[in-house]
Amino acid sequence: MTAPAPTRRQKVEEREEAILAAARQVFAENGPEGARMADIAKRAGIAEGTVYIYYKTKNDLLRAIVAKFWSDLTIHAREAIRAEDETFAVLEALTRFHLLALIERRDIVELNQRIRTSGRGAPLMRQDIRTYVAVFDEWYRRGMDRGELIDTVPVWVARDLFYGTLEYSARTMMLHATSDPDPVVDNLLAVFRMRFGKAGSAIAESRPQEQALMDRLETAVTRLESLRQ
Amino acid sequence: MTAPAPTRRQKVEEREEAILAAARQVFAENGPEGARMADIAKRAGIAEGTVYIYYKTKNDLLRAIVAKFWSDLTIHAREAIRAEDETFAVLEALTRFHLLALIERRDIVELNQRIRTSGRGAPLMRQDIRTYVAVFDEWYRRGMDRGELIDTVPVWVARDLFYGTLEYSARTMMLHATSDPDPVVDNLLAVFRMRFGKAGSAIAESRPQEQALMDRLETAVTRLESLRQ
DNA sequence: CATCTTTTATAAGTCAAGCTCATTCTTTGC
DNA sequence: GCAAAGAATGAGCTTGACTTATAAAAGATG
Repeated sequence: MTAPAPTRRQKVEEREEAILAAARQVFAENGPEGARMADIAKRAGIAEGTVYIYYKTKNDLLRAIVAKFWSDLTIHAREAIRAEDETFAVLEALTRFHLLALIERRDIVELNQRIRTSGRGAPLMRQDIRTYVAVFDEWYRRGMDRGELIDTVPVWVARDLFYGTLEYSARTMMLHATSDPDPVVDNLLAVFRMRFGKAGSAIAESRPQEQALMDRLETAVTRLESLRQ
Repeated sequence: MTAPAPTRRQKVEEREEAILAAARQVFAENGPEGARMADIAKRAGIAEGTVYIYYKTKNDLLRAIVAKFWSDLTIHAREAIRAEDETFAVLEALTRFHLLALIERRDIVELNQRIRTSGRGAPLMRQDIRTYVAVFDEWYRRGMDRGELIDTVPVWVARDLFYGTLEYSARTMMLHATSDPDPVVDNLLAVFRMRFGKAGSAIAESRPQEQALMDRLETAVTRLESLRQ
């Protein structure tokens, strides 16, 4: 029953995690510019140079923190919506989850925006975030497959409305020191039901004449839109 | 007809403007971290120490650039909507203007997010931005006064949806290298008509698809009408 | 167990960039 | 003209990210 001798690989991974944890604290306390590498090393209980064996630069460390944040968030988001099935119940769960996360983890959300887009070829959207927002995209596609969401608008338009609105709303809520998410959630759900929900299609289908006119109009207006300028 | 001798105050103001202009360039070329104060001074044709007479820190300089950007933008936004009167025509003009500004001035928009929220008591929302978004708030209040927009939702909820959606959409457009703003504009207008408009609300709730098509039609027809001249 | 090799840790040292300050130049008021 | 106040300068100070020469530890070989 002796403690199992930690192998090399295990020790390295423990250290890596210790550095990350220390860095999270120091960054949270002092912000991205105020955080000093010497403090991070001290808090992790190692020499300053050792940090650079694990992370090439301060900015790499920042990226690692943020990447882990998003990947954890992806897992938790999927958990949060697992219990629901109905299209808009899923959306409500996702909305509440995301809004809460933005507010509770505000420090990391702030760090997220400070990652230096170092020079040329820097990706405008990082893989970690791409994976996270895929949760929304999957929801939307499933809704389309079920015939409950319209397929006449690109998914990204709905996605940007969703995440953009929530980010700004979270900031306003913190500004007003409000913790009640209901006004934001209710509004966003109403918007999605009205704008992207297909519920009214049954009515349209029951009136073939109007529907035919609508189809012709849609074709015409699409053509007009493409003539722009 | 000699050039009027510049007074002290004038010279100081000219220098201040010269520093700001040089800083804008250097920041745009190298990003907030890459920009060196020595380069800014050199480009403004002065010694490095002189910069610090005008702006206490590099971060102060950054703040000044961004503040001027927003205050100019406020003026231009008001100009952009001056020609319109109908509630949703005004909104469309504002939407197009804002989206275009985010894309064209992407460098300064990025700087905007890098302003160090130095320590305690840092304002979560700066006065310059507050003044800018007031343009939207005035539009919304006017719409309410006219009885064309609902008054059952706090204005900030609509405002965050507006600016949040546009910021995210602008980023996606740059990512996709798309310059066509119409999908974003049409969608946002449709959302506002359905969700915050008072006239269409009855229709909208029962027949979202038709309403959306009507919105697109209206947008297209309005554009056709304006092409007539 | 002894020796060699490879990996990991250390902390003193380098360097770049933001910022300061003693000094010099310029303008203004009398 | 001349003194006082204001503005400008650039050599240096400071700080903090990063490097590197050296040492310790872990694993391989026999």
